[in-house]
Amino acid sequence: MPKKSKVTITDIARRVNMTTITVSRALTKPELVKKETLDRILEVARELNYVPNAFARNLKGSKSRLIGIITASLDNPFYSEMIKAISRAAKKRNYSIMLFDTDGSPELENKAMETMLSYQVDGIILSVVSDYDEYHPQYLEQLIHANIPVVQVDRRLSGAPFPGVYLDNLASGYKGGRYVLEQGHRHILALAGPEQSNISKQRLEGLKQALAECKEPTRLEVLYGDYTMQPAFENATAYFKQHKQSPDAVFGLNILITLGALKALRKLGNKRHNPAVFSIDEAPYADIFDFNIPCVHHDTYQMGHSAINMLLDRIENPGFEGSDIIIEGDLRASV
Amino acid sequence: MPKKSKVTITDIARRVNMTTITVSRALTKPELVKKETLDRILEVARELNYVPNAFARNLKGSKSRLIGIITASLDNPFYSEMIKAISRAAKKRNYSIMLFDTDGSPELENKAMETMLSYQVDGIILSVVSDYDEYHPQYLEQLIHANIPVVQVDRRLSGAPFPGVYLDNLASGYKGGRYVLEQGHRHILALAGPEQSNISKQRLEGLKQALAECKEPTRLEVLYGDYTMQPAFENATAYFKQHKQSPDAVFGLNILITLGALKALRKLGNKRHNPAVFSIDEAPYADIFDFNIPCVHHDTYQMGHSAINMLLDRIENPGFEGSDIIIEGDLRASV
DNA sequence: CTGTTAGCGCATTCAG
DNA sequence: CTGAATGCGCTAACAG
Repeated sequence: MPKKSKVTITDIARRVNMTTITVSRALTKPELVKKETLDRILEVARELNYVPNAFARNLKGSKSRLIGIITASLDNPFYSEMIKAISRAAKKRNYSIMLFDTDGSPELENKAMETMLSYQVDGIILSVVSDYDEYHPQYLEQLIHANIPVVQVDRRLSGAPFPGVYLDNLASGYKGGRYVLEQGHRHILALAGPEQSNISKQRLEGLKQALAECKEPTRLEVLYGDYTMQPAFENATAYFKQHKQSPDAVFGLNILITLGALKALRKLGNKRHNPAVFSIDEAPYADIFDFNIPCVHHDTYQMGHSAINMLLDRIENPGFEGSDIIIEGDLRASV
Repeated sequence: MPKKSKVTITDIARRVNMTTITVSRALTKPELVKKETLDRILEVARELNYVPNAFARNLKGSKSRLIGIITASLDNPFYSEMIKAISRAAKKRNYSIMLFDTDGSPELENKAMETMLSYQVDGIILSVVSDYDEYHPQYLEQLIHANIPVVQVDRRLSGAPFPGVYLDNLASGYKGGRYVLEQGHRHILALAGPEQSNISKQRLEGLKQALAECKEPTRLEVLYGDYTMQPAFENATAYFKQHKQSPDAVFGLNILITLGALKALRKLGNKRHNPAVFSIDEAPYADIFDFNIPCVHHDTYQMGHSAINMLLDRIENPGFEGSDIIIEGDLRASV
């Protein structure tokens, strides 16, 4: 019959005729307690179903052994793999995770940050809702002031003094552009994220550089959206309905965008010549499906891994500041 | 220049020549404070970058507004969608999430549970590492004793008195079996999870029922693994290397198993007649890829949604016990 | 090896 | 509307 009242070390102490401090020690520094009493205490603790109170414990020291993660989309395979990597490494070093999915909302991001800070997380992995230059979240000052190790991933918060793990977006755009041109495509429809997003800007810039190097005339059209499927789907659908002439290639600036474009193409059916499709970021399980889209692959697991390790190093080694890590993508085109 | 020392309400109180309690009230029950002082307090709080200390706050009351999630695999799309749903609903009702990926390890599950309990989570979504009848995790007694609302998902912990949201595994196996038979397949290779897993048992049982109803002779072979890709891949590879004659159909008992089998088939190449493939659970973005595998689809987002709502209802409404919800799968076969 | 004292930051009494 | 006192559960620091 479960009792409502929580069991505390005081309860245990009473039962074994000792003071709380001895119980406390038995639980956290067993080597400082006589084996006999230790055993009794542990036994009674189990018997009473004692559970230590993390709040009381953490109220003193400032180590919560909590890592906060802020991500804009749990359902983007790009991020979920990263989170897997982070989670693995964190638990290996005995940290627990507070996870916040901001779902693209700056308000939620702000609230998430406040919650994390109030829970005294020991470190933060931050992937911001928006990488616009103009995005200056409220919480930034607090965060800096709190003096907590932060490591950014993928999306760079401009003006933030935290190191991060990022992709080489310019190079990825360029590699993709080169490939598409090599395939003989000249008229390219790029589906991008938000117009002000630096990631999109850089990827487009890379693509443009590749096009500029082409001796033949080329044509680039760009449709902006965000980094999710739905707008990409809508943009692509509208485009193909309006234009009689398809581009030679559709160039998706991230995987969800590409999937949205593919969905549009599928829905419109094979009434028309389908353009080639190229993606930045690889589709999940792409190696398994027969249908392989050529892409620039980014090792997301590795990104997560680098980020969490940098973070843990910063946490456990206050002198260490860390510095940006740039991950290169590699072209993957099925033969 | 970030100061190391945390700002507390005492600091604020000093600055405004008030006592801590007034500051406390200003922060939590603003209507009880004169507007004038309220404003000053809030201003100073911002100025000092005050962050409330969740530990101190929660030490008294027992509401942490924390929800714990235990899942065996963050990278299984089946679960990551569920977590997305949970996260959305939780934040909507102002709960934060502590996430634990046990990666299939009972020890990690145990540790995760202890951490969650010590953080006084208000409720727990539990998807256990193993649904064997014989699995009796250490923490169960503590968990029951702690008297915290728990809702299980997908994997049922036998003997646990918590309600849950589950799939109708028998029916899903049966539906799949029927479909495969209708396609004319008679020799079926089923790739299952662990032999003792009840989910696997039930899905197989459904499949067998379908086969039993078939008038013609049928043949069923079963290879056991776990619910991840790797063993499925290895089993399938070994099988196909050893057997000259392919089965008519490969029947994957969850999506990762199916993907593993597909990978094996791809690697072995088209040196041989490829069997048909059927899956329980749908591949991510299956609607988008050209290559559609017929499957029994389960609405995972909906599962997560049901689970978190049941949990939140239980938390906020102590009388309410909740009861099992069974979700039906539906057959999805491209035309 | 064990106990005493004290305090972490906040919010709940109860008084003014 | 504001304050004083008190305690939540636990663990340093210092005895003994």
